[in-house]
Amino acid sequence: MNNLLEKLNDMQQKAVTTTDGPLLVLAGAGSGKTRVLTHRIAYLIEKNNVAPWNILAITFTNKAAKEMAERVESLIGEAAQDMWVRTFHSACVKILRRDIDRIGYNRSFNIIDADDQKSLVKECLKELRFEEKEFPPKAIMSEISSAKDKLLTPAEYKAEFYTDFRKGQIARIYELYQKKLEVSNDLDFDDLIMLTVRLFKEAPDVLTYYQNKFRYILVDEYQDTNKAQNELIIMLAKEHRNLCVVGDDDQSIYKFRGADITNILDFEKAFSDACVIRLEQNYRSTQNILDAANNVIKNNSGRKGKRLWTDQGSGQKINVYKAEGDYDEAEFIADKMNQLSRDGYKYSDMAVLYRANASSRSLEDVFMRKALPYRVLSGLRFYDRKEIRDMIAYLRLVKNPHDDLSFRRIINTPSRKIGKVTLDNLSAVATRENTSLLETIKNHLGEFSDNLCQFYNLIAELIEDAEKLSIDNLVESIYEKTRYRAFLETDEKAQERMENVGELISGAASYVETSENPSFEEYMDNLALVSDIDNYDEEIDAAVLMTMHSSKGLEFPVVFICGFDEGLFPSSMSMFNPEEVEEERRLCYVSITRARQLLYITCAYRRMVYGKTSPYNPSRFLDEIPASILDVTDSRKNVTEYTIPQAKASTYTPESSLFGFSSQPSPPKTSGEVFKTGDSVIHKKFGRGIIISASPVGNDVHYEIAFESVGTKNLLGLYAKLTKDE
DNA sequence: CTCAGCTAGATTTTT
DNA sequence: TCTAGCTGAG
Repeated sequence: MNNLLEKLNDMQQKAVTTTDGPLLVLAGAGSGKTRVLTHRIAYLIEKNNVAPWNILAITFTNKAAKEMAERVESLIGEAAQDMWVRTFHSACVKILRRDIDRIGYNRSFNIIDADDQKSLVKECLKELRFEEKEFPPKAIMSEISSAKDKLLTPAEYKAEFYTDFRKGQIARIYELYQKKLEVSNDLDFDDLIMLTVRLFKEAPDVLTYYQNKFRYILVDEYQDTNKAQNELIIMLAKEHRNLCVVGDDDQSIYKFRGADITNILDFEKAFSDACVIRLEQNYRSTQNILDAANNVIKNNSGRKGKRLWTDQGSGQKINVYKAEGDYDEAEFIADKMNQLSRDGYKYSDMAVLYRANASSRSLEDVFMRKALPYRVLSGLRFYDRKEIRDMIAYLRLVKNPHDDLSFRRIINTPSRKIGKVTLDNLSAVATRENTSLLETIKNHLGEFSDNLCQFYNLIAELIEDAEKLSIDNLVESIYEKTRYRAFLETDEKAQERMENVGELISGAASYVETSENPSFEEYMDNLALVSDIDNYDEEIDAAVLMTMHSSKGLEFPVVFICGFDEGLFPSSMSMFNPEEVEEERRLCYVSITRARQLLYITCAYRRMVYGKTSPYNPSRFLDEIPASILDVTDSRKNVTEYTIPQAKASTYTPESSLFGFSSQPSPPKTSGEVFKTGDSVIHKKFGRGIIISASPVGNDVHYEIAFESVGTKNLLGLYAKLTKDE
């Protein structure tokens, strides 16, 4: 039993064994937070004999939930399966699917995403005759969302802001938006939380049931909770008060999405008897890296206060490179990476972090040219891709024929020659008869154009399919019968899109395979709530490019933070507002603490932004790191023997002279084998396939491969890790 | 209804 | 500079 505690330091042990009563664990970056959470759960079950079904563990991401469940299971075995380890949203869906009828909703509600929200807002604006210029849908969406985060109903929102004319207008939009959601039985993400809170308030017996069920509650990333989520947790914990929240106020970087840092700062006000434990020993980074982070973050006010330390030595200094321009900056990073690769690092040990996605451009240009293996953790997620959203819209319409949002989305995709005029007529009739668009066609078969009737027949056929086919076959059937595949095939550039649909189908197949009791509804819930199929395959040896935000929770032996300039970071959008600068500073703290061994920070004297080149100055955050732990290289010093070319920054590579290694790409890494057309090969992820074509590209080979399961894909030999199929 | 051509706007995004 | 999204001509 004690071996559960063996590998934990004193503070971690205390966090694990303080099982009863409210507990706030302030867990600094890299301080073993996940270890504490999982061991605490194991301790509760094994040592305190708490039943697994009496435990609720809440995370923000599916990935974190999955990881936590797996790690607990490896500690205590299958008993772990009876716990609730869920994201806020999926826990709420589960609660609502059981009891939402108690507050007048239908239990078979649909979950809509940001894209649908936007269409819905646009519809509302149109109906209210508001101009999109004056009320940008995006801004309205975030206003509605933040109202819901604060648990404000349209009426309460109206009452709170009755003096503000504009907000009064927005209240009308919000009101209509909410009405439309109710009519079509849709919930948006914020509703999932807000309505659960409402359910608990209006149906006290439901609340009591869950209060008694969840005798022990754990919340991860507590600094990211919004007001509604906090309220939800506090309500649930009220009875037994065994609430353990884990977080780091210094890592709160999602204010723009509603995260309320005061939840964690005021936890001790909400629970005056709360025990507070700080985890400050860091197991990830060198002391120099931690000192950099500590010195930056100490400039923020209103912190809980923490100072990270390690017993693993000071390590190298922080390397700073002041580049001439953005391409020079990218080349410096690429050349350093190649050098480190020769020194024995893998490319996958290295990450480049930037403030905004747009910054990946110059990096990608240079990396591509130098044939440096890299991957971008893109801004666009799998389920946000148009083709995927279209397929999902068909699925949703099949599941719920009254889903007008989905209807509108795909009525003319692929083109069925049904345009605005037809649609306006149809929707006028639908409004008059107070029914959905598809239902309206059904009720007037023959009266509308052939195109509409054909569409109705198509959906009717698919609904029949849904009853007899497994989900993956249903998706395939939709793909074929809607002629979506044919539609993509006409477009040469749609190769990737077809691959994406292929992934959707194989994802559905694996859901059917792995789920104990596959159901259409559960599959659709997963689609709505699972942000991304885990396409971050760590096996591939490639450097990773991503935003600072998406780096949270990850770690790399080598980290490059680029664009360390005033106006980029802190961003020009926030640099004049002290509160927002503090959030940027937290982002800086998060970024620095991703690094284990080596940290490189780069800035540039001038950059091209929005097509214009202008001068830049190093970020204020650079000044906050003590000079004694910096190792600065300046492209404008030390290179006096060279004249600095004024115009062509992209051809300027001072580092080749500075660091004594060439800017040539590293020698080609052999992929082991070269294949020829007709060869049968095995790919780790895609399975067996036949080489259709092989053409040399630089020092690599480009293959077109027909896979048995996922269709034809284009792959590069260096990354594909193909093996011969004997 | 469709598509070419133009204009305005351009952080970060766990669900 | 890039691109999403709108507008108007065919």
